[in-house]
Amino acid sequence: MNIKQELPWDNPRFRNWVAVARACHVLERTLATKLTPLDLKPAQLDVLMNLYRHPGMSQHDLARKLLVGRSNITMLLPQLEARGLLRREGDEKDKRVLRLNLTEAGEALLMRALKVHMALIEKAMSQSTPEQCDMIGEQMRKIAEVLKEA
Amino acid sequence: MNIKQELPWDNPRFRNWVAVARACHVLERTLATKLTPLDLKPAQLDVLMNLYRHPGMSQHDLARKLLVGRSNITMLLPQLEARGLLRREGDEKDKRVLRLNLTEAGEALLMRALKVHMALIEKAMSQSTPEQCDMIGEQMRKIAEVLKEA
DNA sequence: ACATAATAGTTCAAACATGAACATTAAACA
DNA sequence: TGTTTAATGTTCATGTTTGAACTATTATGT
Repeated sequence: MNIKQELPWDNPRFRNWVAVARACHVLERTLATKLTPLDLKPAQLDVLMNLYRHPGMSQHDLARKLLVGRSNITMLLPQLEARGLLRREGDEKDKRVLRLNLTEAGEALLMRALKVHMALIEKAMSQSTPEQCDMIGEQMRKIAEVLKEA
Repeated sequence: MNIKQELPWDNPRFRNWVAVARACHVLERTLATKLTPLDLKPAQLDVLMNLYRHPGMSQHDLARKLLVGRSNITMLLPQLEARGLLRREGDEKDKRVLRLNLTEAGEALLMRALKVHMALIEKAMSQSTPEQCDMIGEQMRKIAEVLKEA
């Protein structure tokens, strides 16, 4: 039994996943620098995107969408609220929850940030055919699903 | 011109990349919890892996491999060195650089951590055929390459 | 040789994420 | 109803990551 045969670097799945992680890391860092002119961090952009698509969502739902803890949201929102990008309004039926909505300024900034984000993703994914691209997305959704129960 | 047509959520490339990012995020978080019994963080595992594959590398090279800043490495290494997992020895030719090497304990811990990491990746990637898996890796390497010049 | 550039690593303060403990409110159920 | 359990959001202490300024050493160019 040669121990080297069991080392993961010879395993295609391992090598290929490492490539996925690296690509993610690089794109995230690149996005961060490209967003600095807008004074936005990737995490903040994620917030704006989710509020645009799901107006009135609660902080708890937002945290689950973003795969972060609730306290993270609590720390994140006041900055954006102070900049007038979103509103937090108490739900009348359930006085525990705060309903989140983008302001007009928030939507406007989101649109500008999306142009940056989209351009970056285009540059990255345009190297794949549409079929390859869809297949990648499909596999990744499967992965996120199967790991949720781990 | 309907503005909605230009929104990225209808764009396959955008949707599919979001899936990639989510899968990465989920796997990273899962790995973190699975590594707690070994008292290792994913970032620390990355260090051990790179030192195993590139014995004697400098801190600067390690930082570039991991796509992080040099100061991050400086903060990261003393913990691992104090645990006896690696050694830092000054290069004789160039007195600026520190050469990094795993100890036996470091290699041993790495092997245990790799089992955990590998099992997780197997679980994730076993949903794809070998051809799909290789294609994903290939595309991701292209992405990392093209974004390096961005 | 000497002055200037670049490089390796460190330090430090600030930003960020995390998880546990907590207060408030709602739901379950006895 | 009254008590217990669960859910939402906040606070706080901790650990991580970052980037800029700094020291020490080597390379470059005149």
